[in-house]
Amino acid sequence: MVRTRFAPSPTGYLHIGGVRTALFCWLFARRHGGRFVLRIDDTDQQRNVEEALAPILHGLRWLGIDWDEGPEVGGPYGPYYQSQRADRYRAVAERLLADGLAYRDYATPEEIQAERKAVQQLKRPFIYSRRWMAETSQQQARFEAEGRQGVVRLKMPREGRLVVDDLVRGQVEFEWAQEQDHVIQRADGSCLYHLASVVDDHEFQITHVIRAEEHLSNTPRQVFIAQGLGYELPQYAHLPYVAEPGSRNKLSKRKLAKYLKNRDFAQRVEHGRKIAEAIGLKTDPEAFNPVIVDFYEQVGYLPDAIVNYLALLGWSLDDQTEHFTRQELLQSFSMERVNKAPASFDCQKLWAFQEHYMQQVPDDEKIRMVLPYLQKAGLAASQPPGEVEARVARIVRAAGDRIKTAGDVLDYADFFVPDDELPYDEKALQKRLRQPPGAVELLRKFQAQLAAADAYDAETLGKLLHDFVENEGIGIGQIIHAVRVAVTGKAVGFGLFDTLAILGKASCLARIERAIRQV
RNA sequence: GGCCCCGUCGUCUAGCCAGGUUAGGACACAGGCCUUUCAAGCCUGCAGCACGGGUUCAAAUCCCGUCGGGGUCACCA
Repeated sequence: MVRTRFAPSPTGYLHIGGVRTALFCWLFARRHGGRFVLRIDDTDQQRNVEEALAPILHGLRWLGIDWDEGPEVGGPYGPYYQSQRADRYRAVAERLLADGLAYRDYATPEEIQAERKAVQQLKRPFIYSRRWMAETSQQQARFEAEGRQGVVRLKMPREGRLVVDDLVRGQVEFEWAQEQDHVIQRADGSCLYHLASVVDDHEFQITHVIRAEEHLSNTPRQVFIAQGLGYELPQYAHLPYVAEPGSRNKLSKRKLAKYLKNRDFAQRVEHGRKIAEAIGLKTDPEAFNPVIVDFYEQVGYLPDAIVNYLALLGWSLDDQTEHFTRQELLQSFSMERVNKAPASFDCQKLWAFQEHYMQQVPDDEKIRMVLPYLQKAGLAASQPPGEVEARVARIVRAAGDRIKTAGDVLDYADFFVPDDELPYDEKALQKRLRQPPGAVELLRKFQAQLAAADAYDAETLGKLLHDFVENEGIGIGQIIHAVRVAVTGKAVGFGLFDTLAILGKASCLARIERAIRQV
């Protein structure tokens, strides 16, 4: 039975690279009919764990990455919080001590630091002298009499090699002598990550440790612990990390300002920011940042688009297939086809997936997705009760694939503002109403036609305008743009006849009237 | 600096292990078609094997070296 785990530390946000790792773990487990476990690595957490964990759990659920065991769902190997497993780690540390694989060490951090510096000046790799190592109780007593506090360190081998068989990178070799005597337990008895991680992976019966590449160099010390304890080693798979747009550096939420210099990146952030502002969300980089998964939910992206994009960031099936349903992903994912090199995060490509998946969403589903944005923007209230939904439905149909994220419905806010509050785009007004000679007169005439129309559906209005064009002997462009600007305030939008029909006669007449006064 | 990893269009990638392809696809970009503006759609184009040596009839692919990039070196995870 394959068992994988994703082990986030409660940081308060879900990093895009983190989810990619989680996705691969999830995909791999499910692909092999196994189980996906969520473990919380909070060995060093002072802050409120629940609060810092909530966005992470929420983000995973939003993307449909569900866990078989872990927080909120429990499971046979719990607890799944490392902070609740401290006694197990301590017991294991005792065993390591008893077996001579670890030792108590009484060096102060300053003393270690001094050794390190001295060795560095000789340009030699640092290996701790073990000068404050205490292997007997007499030695311990002596150091403690000096008022020293002991930590527990791993007693790493000083010769030989380790070969790690990595599912992604193949055989990776390490020299044992290069490894440090890492601290596994503090003086206060609390244990550190490496110990905890190895113990839990074993106790949770994790068969495949799938994690980011930055853990590759941690592997020897973990193997040392596992072997010392007689554990069966898991298979390792070290995924390349997700890199910055246009570089090979690790993607970081703190470098947003730098990424904004990338045109594509800036474009997507700007798109999202407008939506977020319209619905009253914070848009500072801590809260609103494309490196954090929340961003996409807030703007109204589709989980499927993100999952598909992320799956292809470091993995591919072949030279052709781009679009995968969950089912297809689950059937075709394999570790053999994971790339070794880091992949740059490209939000424009993610956007392309978003467009694609949005086009697949049925209208009624889109309507459901879009409504909350109008409500949060305070636009839904301006309509009589019950009429909002109907109007939204018509807009969604008319806009078609122009609505690329749920938040894009706000591009049609002008359908929800009162006629006498409609804002006009100054440039559009200039170009379509003020500048062209006779534009206002034509508009006036057309307004009269509209007023006389007895049916007010798109088809009738289309015919009406075409007849008008013919009777006046003008080009269609001479009137159509002017009407659009007059009724929506903008130069762009979906089909004009749909626009007029949705607005309704009274609004159209009032808006044209008001537009003429603006000229 | 030590150790480890990585290197195919601007980006994601296929091809590499089992040498022979006009080096394929996608995003982006440019141009065109369609058109009622904007999207969408369709067509076309641009663009890549980090470099240098070998081995071979033949190298993106195998070997060696160089260069470049990155990760990691905590009483963080």
